[in-house]
Amino acid sequence: MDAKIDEITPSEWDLMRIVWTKGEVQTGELITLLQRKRDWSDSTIKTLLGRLVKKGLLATTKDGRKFVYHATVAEADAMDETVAELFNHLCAMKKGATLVDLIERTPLTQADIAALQRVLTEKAKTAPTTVPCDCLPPEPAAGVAPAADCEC
Amino acid sequence: MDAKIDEITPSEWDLMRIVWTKGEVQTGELITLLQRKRDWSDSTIKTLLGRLVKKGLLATTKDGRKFVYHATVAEADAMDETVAELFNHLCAMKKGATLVDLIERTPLTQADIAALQRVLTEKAKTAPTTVPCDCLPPEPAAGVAPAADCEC
DNA sequence: ATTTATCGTTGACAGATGTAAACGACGTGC
DNA sequence: GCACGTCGTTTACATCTGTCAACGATAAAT
Repeated sequence: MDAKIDEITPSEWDLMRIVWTKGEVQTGELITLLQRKRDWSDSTIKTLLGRLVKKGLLATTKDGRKFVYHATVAEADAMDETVAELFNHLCAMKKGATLVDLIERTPLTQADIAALQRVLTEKAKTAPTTVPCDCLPPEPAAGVAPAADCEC
Repeated sequence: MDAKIDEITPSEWDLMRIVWTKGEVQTGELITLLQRKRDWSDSTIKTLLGRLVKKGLLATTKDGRKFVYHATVAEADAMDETVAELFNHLCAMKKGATLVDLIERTPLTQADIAALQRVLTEKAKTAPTTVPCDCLPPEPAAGVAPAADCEC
């Protein structure tokens, strides 16, 4: 059973980030760390932990009789999947503008910027001049205009 | 009362995209269009419409006694907000890599790429060499090392 | 061995979301 | 005028999420 990466709720992200960063954590440590940021009761955190295990995003190893939690998916994969999933819901025609906005707001390192520029340069070689809007489902009609009526 | 842009559910995005694209729609037309893509009953769509109005994301104007729906927020704003919101949950240190992945997967036009390159060039002028991980809450301790133990 | 601090598991409950049937009001065609 | 289709509203219900209290088991401390 693979974990469904794209079903991480906002609250769960908070837990996962700690697990990913520390590699392994025990309940107590996790609770201590999380409560510095979130005003959650111990119970709440334990419930979230349980749900994450049930979802297959966390696995446990026994250290004596305590559990040690560790992630079953890589943080980078989870991030990529989640972000890609969100982008699927958006108008294809406007993704470029959204990316511009996103990059403007996101703190990036020189290395990040260099990597992005490399990818863009590569992409420019085969990029089209237009990407059509995909917000309206295709009409089943036969001889009608495809989707040119989209002003999106 | 402003609409809470970042509370658009996946299903609601499908409706909103049609409204944004057409500018204005009546229930019937919207149902017809949506059912080409989604296997939803009329009722389901009407429920979603009602909820979107309640959330303040759609407003109505009466055309005779029918309602004409139109969005109260711009699609670009909704996209920007939603994506930015998601990024807030992610490790600051890994956002760059995520953006690389995202850009690789996203179809972009030559113009989009050019715009992105412009932004990046500008950003490069003041970009730092590192962006620290912000996954672990700050320790309350006084004389301890800040956050250098983060291997994220 | 007895108390105490920890842990993992259960059960709960309100609110959000996905999905849909049913009802009542109104305008239109015949 | 009456039947019919269209609309908006109400009600319903299962599942998911956010939050927690309470319980029972076990390990550590005394």
